[in-house]
Amino acid sequence: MKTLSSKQKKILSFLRKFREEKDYPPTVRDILKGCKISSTSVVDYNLKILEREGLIRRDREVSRGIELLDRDRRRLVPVPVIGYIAAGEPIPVPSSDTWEMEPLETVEVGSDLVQGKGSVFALKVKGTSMIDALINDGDVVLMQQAVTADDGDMVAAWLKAEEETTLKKLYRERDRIRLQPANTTMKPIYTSPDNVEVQGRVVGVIRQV
Amino acid sequence: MKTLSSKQKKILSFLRKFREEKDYPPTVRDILKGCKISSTSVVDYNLKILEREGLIRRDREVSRGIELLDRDRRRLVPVPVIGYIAAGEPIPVPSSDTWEMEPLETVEVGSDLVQGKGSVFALKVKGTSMIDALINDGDVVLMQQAVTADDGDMVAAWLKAEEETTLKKLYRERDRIRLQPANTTMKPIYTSPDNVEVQGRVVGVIRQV
DNA sequence: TTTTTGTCAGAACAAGCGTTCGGCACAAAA
DNA sequence: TTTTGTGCCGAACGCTTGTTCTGACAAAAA
Repeated sequence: MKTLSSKQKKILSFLRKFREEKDYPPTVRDILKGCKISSTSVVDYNLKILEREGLIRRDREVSRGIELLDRDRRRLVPVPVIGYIAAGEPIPVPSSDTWEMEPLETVEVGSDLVQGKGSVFALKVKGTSMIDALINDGDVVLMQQAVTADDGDMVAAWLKAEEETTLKKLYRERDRIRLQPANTTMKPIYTSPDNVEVQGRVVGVIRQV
Repeated sequence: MKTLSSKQKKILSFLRKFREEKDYPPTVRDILKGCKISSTSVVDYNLKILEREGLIRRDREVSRGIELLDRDRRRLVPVPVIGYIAAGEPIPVPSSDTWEMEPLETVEVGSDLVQGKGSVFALKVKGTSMIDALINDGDVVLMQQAVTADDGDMVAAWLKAEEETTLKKLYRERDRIRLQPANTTMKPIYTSPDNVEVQGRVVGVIRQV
């Protein structure tokens, strides 16, 4: 990519500034005034260069048909916090009804956190019972709905006998299930496959302090 | 606010769709075609209503001068991950040089996580030495540059004698400092004020699994 | 030197575009 | 019944705007 002339850099920054202020792109004549250029053909000339360099895209014959290509396309994905998670209660699995109802609140995360993971929901942690999974009271857990899990996945597991939900890494061993805390200083739980019901896969944890 | 006619709702959703696709607002005649309306004056008529209802803003006499007012103004804030944090090393405090250099990577967080906190940077945790702060290997810690801290703030503290960085809640007591782990089952560290150097305030933790 | 190349000025054209105006249909209110 | 208001249509006016053409000028290349 060739080096840009000062006029071209000025146009580029003007494009950004104009978009920020007005929320629509400028016309050729707006650029003329904004960059103190004396002819529309000069603007057109330099816009053609910027387009050739791949910095903008123009819709020909369309007023204000200028699109910045270097702008941030990454999205802010709203994730609904649909309930609480605490030991002693099953987690409120999202059903078609749940999606309709108003979430407690919403956390916004970068799309890289949830990309390609389908519908993701969130739960707020109540109490310190998940501390061995390095999750504290008030933390928000990003979950992906799932009933199965691979070995080593961090899952929300409902233990039928104990009537308890817990966040652990799940491993299958011969005829039992090992639930390993994320905190390596704490001991795993061993239980039978019949006693475990996977309620979701943990894809992230967010803590605001 | 009055209820909108079906034509007005159609226009509103068309405005959003058009912006999404083309990245600039439509003209009156674009709306005409897109909503199967038969006269530009009808479009103008309904746009005036939408403006009166506060749903859009129009720049008069300006082509494509339509601005959606209900659009999501929340921003995705890029936070540079400028280094690692591990016990045994001071954290790489961002200087004017550091801001220039390329970050290791970048995490995107919702602006609500860093709102009004000034410049925020991030560090990737190396090793499990922060486990008593409920922070595991690979977690990303959102930091706010600071040399002072209020009681109860979670801070990155450099312990001079121990030559170690640690993440703890800081409390001042008479003639000593108490560094309390976030994990209440673990014991606090007591040390002298001279031995502690606050390197930053923790504003959030993000874990991707 | 002459020729080429890159950049710019000014003017003009044609289509794009926001706006306005008169009129029509229909329903509710007077 | 007449009046008022809403929603719509078709056409026209006039400014806006992207594009193009001619020409100028300076620096680099021949």
